[in-house]
Order: sequence, then structure tokens, then C-alpha cells
Amino acid sequence: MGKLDFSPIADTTRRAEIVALLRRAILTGQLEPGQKLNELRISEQMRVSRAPLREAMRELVQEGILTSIPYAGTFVIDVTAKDIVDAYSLNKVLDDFAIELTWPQRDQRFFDELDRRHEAVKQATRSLDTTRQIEAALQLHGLIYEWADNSVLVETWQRLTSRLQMYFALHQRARNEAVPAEDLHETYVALLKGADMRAAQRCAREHIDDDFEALLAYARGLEERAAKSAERPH
Amino acid sequence: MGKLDFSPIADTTRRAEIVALLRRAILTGQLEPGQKLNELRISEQMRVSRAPLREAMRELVQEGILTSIPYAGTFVIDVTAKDIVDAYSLNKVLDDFAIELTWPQRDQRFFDELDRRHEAVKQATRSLDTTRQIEAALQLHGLIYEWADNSVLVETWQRLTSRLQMYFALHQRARNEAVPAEDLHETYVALLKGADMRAAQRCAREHIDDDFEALLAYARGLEERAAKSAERPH
DNA sequence: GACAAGCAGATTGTCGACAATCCAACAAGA
DNA sequence: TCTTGTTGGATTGTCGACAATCTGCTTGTC
Repeated sequence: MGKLDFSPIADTTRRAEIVALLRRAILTGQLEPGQKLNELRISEQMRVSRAPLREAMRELVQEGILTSIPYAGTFVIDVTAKDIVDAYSLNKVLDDFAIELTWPQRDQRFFDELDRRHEAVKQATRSLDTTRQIEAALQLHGLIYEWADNSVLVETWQRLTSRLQMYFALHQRARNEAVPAEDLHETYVALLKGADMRAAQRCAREHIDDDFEALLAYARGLEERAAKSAERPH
Repeated sequence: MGKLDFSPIADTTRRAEIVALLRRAILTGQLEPGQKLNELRISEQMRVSRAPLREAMRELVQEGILTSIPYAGTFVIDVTAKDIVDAYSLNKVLDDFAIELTWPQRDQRFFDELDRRHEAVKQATRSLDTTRQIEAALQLHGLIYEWADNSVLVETWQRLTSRLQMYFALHQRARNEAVPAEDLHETYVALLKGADMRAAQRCAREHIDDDFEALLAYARGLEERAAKSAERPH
């Protein structure tokens, strides 16, 4: 018996690849909120028939980043200020729980992985690749979920992550400045290594609040503009 | 302008109906955990082509009650003791949060709906229709989520509910006795009407723990049997 | 001019057939 | 006997075509 444990082979169905492609397009903001996804057009661009594309879209609908209206079409979800409030408030609760579960299971491997992801964030920040920066930050944040060893919690986090990533990307795209909060990551990582769980939880909450305020202001701005353009037809 | 607000028209795609049919079959235990869903057989039984059936299955995969392995098939999820532990521990956290959000929004309509659903549980209990009893209990429980006015939280709850309902149905099916806990619902409803939020949260947690213990014992039994039958081939 | 009916055009939903893949049984060789 | 190919059947993945539905425009009527 060899000692190597192989990772599962990659899914090689067109469907899986389409899901990945579409998800990325949505989460990076290449597909804008509210935009309609024309099946024929996309399937031709991808050189794929509509069947696997439609199945992929069904998955993303259930994932919460697309929405489907029968016989009308499938659309990228709209982002309202309330959605952001909802997502962030739930995020805080889940973070608390995830830290609580992870806390007694922290070991050297955890700390190493924590440093690795923190380093990835710093590198992405230096490279000015904002998309990668967002992904890296969420990956860093997600470690406490992966370590919590609760399958349902991880699923929930991933669903939430999709939305958060989309919100960030939109915000990023609108006002083209780098996300700061570098030092906050620093203290967050340090506290996760420390002995005071409550302090770590508090830090996570504050961290979330920071990002949140900026995003919310942006979303409110969006809605005001939308409201105004909706008034015009009257 | 009329004052009537019409409810949305029913989805009239085959896909939506298939989703409903399959979900019901799974959640009531008619389809057992681990069982494979043969596309051709099911599509013939439903008098439907495989396309909408496959799309429906993709949705249920993302909903977390089916699991798909490329070129191998789509299966009802397996239920392990750990899954139940995970689901219930998350449920406790979410309940806390839902009660907190709902608390300041309680009004007469809330209390009326609470009573209505409580009545539905009692009636289902009397009728000895265990499936309906489970559904009614989960509906009663779900009110705090619907009232919390947090869209992401509701989605999360619904995903969790699917699993819980499945676990209950299996348990129910195995040992054919009625679920007791009637009085616990009584106190739960009373506390939700009262002034002490902490007490309501505590009651919810205890309520959950009760159901949980019974289910867990059942699941552990399942796994032991599974382990034994897996040993035999050796 | 306002309004309803009806008619394309485009798009989504569904179907039946074909291609790719897996699995179990069997055969062949060490 | 154990391992390693091979082969046939069954099942999933994908395709192209057809049917159902929606939308915007035109037409006709008042």
C-alpha cells in the first residue's frame, strides 16, 4: 500500500466547467446585476449546446446568484442595500459560531494555513489585482469555516461568500481604489493565534462592520440612482 | 387601484413540478438515503423527457438533498450521525438569531399566525398523519425565520429544514410512534408571546436538544448496522 | 388618438436520438 | 489464483430540432 493519498480527479463534464465560468463572470462583475443571460448567445459563445448550459444555470439559481422567471429568462440577481445588510448580519452570527467551533481544534497546521492565506492576501494587494485580492481575503476569512468541521456550516458560508464576493467586486468596480484594511487582517490573524476567543470574535465582528459600511454606502447610492431613473418615466 | 393583492401564479413548467414531486418523495422518505435515481425510469414514470428531470435534479443537488457523481448517477444524500449533529448545532445558532430579529417585530398578526400554526400541529398530531405532523412542526418553527425579515436567513433555514424534515421522516419511519413534545410546543409558543426573549431562546435550544437526542440515537444505530454489513465482505 | 386583436420574431421549455462513460462479467496470461 | 485486458449492456452527458410562451409592433376599429 502506498502512502500517497490522491485527490479526486477533476469533474470533466461540460456542465461543471460552465458553472465555473459563469460563476466567475458573475462574481467578478463581468455580468452585471439584473442582466439577462441569453441561452442561445452564451451557448454559441461557449461552443456548447443549451442542455448543459441550462443545467449549469439551474445550479447557480439554487446557489442564489441567479434568478429565473419561467418563459422570461434567467437573470443575475439584483443587489439591494437590504440584501447587503441581511448578508452581513448573518455573517457576523456565523463567524461567531465558526470561531467557537474552530477554537479548540486549532493546531500547527491551522496556523500555517492561516499564515499562507494571509500571505496570499498581502501578495494580491501588492499586485493590485483587485479580483484576486477579494478572493484571497474571503479565503482567509473562510479558514475558520473549513476548520470548524461542520458540513452544513461550510455550505452556508459558501453560499454567503458568493454574494459577498459579488458585492465586493461591484463596489470595487465602481470606485476603483484598493481595499485598505490591511492592518485589520494583521490583528485578526494575530488574535486567531492567541488565547482570547472573545477578542477574536469581537475583532471579526468589527472587521465585518468596516467593510460593511463602505459597501452599504455604495449600495444606497445605487438604489438612489435607480429610484431616480425609475421616476423619469412618470 | 384595487386593494386585493393576488398571490403569484403557479409555475407552470414541468421542471418546477418535478422538483416538487421529487422533493416530497425524498423528504417523506419514499426515496431512501443513498438510493440512486435512474433518470430513464423516473422520466418514463412521470411521462416526461429527461431534460426537465435532469434540470430538476440539479436544483435538488444544490439544495443539498441529492448528490451527483458525474457519469455515475445522482443519489439521495446519505445521513450520518455527524450530519445530524452539524445540522442541529447550526440550527440552534440560527434560532437564537431569528428570535432576536423577530422579537421587536412581533405584532398581532404574528401572534395570530403563531396560534394558527400551533393549531395545525395539534390537529396533525390528532390525525396521526406523521408526515403532516412533521411538516406542521417545522412550519411552526419556521415562523420566527419568516418574521425575521432577513432573506438570506430564510434561505438558509429552508435548506436546513429540508434536511431536518428528511431526518425526522426517516426516524419516524423506522420506529412507528408518534412524536411527543406536544407540551414543549405549548411552552415555546407561550414564551414567544411573552416578554422574556432570553427565555424564549433558551426554550428553543432545549426544544431542539430534545428532538436531537432521539434522532441521534437512531442515526447511530443506522451507522452501526451499516458498519456491520460493511464488515461482512472482509 | 385610444384601444383591442392579431401577427411575427425572438426566447425559453421540452423532446427524442446520439455520443461518452462506467460497470460487471468474462477471458487470457503470469 | 491473482492480475490484467476486453467486451457488451446499461446509464449518464450532450446535441439539434420542435413546441410553447412572451413581447413589441402593426393593423383595424371606434
